[in-house]
Amino acid sequence: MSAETVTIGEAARRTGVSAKMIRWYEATGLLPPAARSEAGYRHYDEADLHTLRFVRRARDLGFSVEAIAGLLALWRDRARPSAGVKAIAQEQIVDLRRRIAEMEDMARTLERLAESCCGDDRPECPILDDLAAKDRAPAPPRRSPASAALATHAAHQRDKRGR
Amino acid sequence: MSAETVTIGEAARRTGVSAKMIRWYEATGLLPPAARSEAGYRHYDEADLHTLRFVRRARDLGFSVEAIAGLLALWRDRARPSAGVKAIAQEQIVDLRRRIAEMEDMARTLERLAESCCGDDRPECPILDDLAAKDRAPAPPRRSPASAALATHAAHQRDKRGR
DNA sequence: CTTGACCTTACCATGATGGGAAGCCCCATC
DNA sequence: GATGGGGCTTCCCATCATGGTAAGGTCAAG
Repeated sequence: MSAETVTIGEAARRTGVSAKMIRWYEATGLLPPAARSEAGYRHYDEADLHTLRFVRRARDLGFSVEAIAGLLALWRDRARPSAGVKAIAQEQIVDLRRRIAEMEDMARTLERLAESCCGDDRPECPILDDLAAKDRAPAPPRRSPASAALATHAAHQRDKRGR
Repeated sequence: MSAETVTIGEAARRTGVSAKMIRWYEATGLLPPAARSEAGYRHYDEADLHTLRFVRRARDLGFSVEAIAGLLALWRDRARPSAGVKAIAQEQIVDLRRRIAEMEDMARTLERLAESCCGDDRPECPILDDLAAKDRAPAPPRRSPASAALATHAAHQRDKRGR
């Protein structure tokens, strides 16, 4: 029975979640404390691996660890109404769409600027001219830091590594 | 002459860069040390404010501080070839486009899942079913952490605050 | 001369991840 | 049965750009 369990390194290999992150998820309470051998080694059974794959998949979809905690709770509660899950997913979609739109704005502005810059040996450069333009609104007022809106953050982190 | 200079708080108000960040940009070398009054207060003249607005605008376009350092150097070098600036901008565009595409993928997948979830009181939930699916590729190999690709990070940070 | 608004530096937190050190454990090979 | 190498443990540090807070100095208006 316990022959069916694996160490953290093997679990990492099988689920795509690094050993480092598995420990961190446990430390921060996303996952319950793993079973330990007498020597203190963590051991994972098939159900644990299943959970890890669930987490991994959710991360790939850009959910924050906080959101995943909610999804996990719902997953474990077999009687939950599917509406709760759908609501979390839709928040995530809205957040993704909002950030996509912002980045689209940036990209389009930059493309417009880059098009108008000949990009040769001469110093004239509309891109720098734009950046240096004086008639800029000074400080767009920031809205409240709202509790949501942190989802999908991790995806960006991973973006930076994985490219 | 020095009547034309302002303190850091006023500079922050006028440029939209927080006092905190102005100090940080100085500490990390993005900006040269500011002039100081006898009491140690930083003072900024119009040229400094212009530079700060330049930085602000570049941040708004998603450039990383590292990239902005490059842009600033080119901006100060009046004989620079515009090609250098264009290259930086295009790297940024590519990076933005890549990340937009990734988020689009996430959003589309989630939309598809959300559509198939009735979102009522019943427990059946295709979203959770997908997250829990077993036949997932375990570990997509991560590519090298390449030096570029960090641009636009700040924009996400600001995303989280400003909404 | 007091008060309050501003400035200074210094430290801590964020979120999800990786890197590394110091030390223990397990297994296989000699 | 010792030894070596690889895997495991915990703990600390770095990232990137930003905000918060605390302890203390400064300035200007009342």
